Amino acid sequence: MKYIEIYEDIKNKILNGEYVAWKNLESESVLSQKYSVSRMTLRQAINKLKTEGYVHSRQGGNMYINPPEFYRNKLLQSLSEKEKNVTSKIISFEKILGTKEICEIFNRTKDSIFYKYERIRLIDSIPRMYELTYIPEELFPNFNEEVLKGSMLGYIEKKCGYKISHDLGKIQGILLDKKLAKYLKSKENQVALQIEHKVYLYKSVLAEYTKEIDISNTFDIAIVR
Amino acid sequence: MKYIEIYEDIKNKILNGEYVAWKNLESESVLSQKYSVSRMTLRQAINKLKTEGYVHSRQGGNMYINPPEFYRNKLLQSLSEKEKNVTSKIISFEKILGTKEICEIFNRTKDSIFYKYERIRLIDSIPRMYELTYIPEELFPNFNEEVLKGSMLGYIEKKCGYKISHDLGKIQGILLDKKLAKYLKSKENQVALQIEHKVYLYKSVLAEYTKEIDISNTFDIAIVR
DNA sequence: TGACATTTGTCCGTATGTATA
DNA sequence: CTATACATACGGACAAATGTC
Repeated sequence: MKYIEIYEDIKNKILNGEYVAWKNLESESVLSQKYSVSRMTLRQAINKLKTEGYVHSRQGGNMYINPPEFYRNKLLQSLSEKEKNVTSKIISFEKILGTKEICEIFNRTKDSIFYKYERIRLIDSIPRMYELTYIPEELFPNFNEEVLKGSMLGYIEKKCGYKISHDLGKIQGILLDKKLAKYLKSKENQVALQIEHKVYLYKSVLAEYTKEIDISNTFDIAIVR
Repeated sequence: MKYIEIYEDIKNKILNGEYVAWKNLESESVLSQKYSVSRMTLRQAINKLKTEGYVHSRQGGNMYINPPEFYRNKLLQSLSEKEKNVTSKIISFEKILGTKEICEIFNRTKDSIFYKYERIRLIDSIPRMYELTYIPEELFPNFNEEVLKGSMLGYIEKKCGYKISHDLGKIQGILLDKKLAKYLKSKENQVALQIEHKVYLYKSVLAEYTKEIDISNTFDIAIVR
């Protein structure tokens, strides 16, 4: 897939500073010659860069490189992709019979089996978020505690070969209770963000339901027109 | 622009229930014949529908209609587009000399003039959010209090003819202070969401800076892969 | 202010690749 | 294995907006 390679190449040049924020990109015709592809193929790469917030353009004008705050922090991006030195501390891990509520969320029959786990995610060894996750056993028959050391999104896509279609998020402010405060080494009644994720595969099959409590109390998001 | 018309047509059919969620769409070749356009043009319409979360597809499979929770609630969408019966109560409206902080946010010289206003946004006459907004006078020379009855985003795009490029959002949980609690007819120390918006035009010119306090304490977001 | 070259946006037709069912 | 459907790629043409002279 040529356009993906071009997309990756330009993206990397933006990330490592070869292309500088606010400056303009070469024109489409120049770039298409440089990469030896048709203009339409190049435009596909540009399109992907645009929807992910790396560049922007306007009819008649040039294409411009966006600064980092325009493309950092996407919802459907694991913590380990956003931050370095991410480690996990597993609090619980069980195979359970789904409660009525969980079965309804996953749109599955009453006797469905789920994996349920809780973990603390640390950045530079400092607790950053608490995570409670449910996944259906049927989709992940070989799931085990070992996976929890890394990224769940990576496991779904790379190890299992599933393709993620959507992530539905719900963000709310909450006050830490005693249990959470202890886990996150913070104080009771501290304000934090709770982010619910519903990660869907093709045909809207729910693959993962996660509730995160983030003590950084900040969620950045960029929307591109 | 043919593809925009096709996009609008399909979008409307999804919104009014002619196309039912979870069901599949006609194939690209059928649709392109139906609308009498080339397949590439149709794909442009489909692409827009996809990035906005209305449909999803997979190579070799069919295209499927998404349920409402996949496409509702985008950041760069005014409250009046999300909800019906939105009214505004203006608390303050002034023309000010920008403080150091505001001038820095807008990347403007120290003696720049800004409009500053506060308003309460009500849904069905019930207070929903408090809003504090700054806009540079230079970009909006004809700005006046009348505009505040409606949507600021609509004013920027429709009345002024500017094109919005990005919205950078920062979401945080906060506790209502006495003043906010009074305005929002709520209680002090109630948890709410604070959403900062930075609305950019082409070439990354900051057009609007807004701080919203939303007592619904919920922000939904859908991300499409 | 106005004319012009440049650049991105839109559209078409065709061909081939590849995953799905 | 086969037919179907979406994905990728090419090349050409014109429209529309921008920036410049």
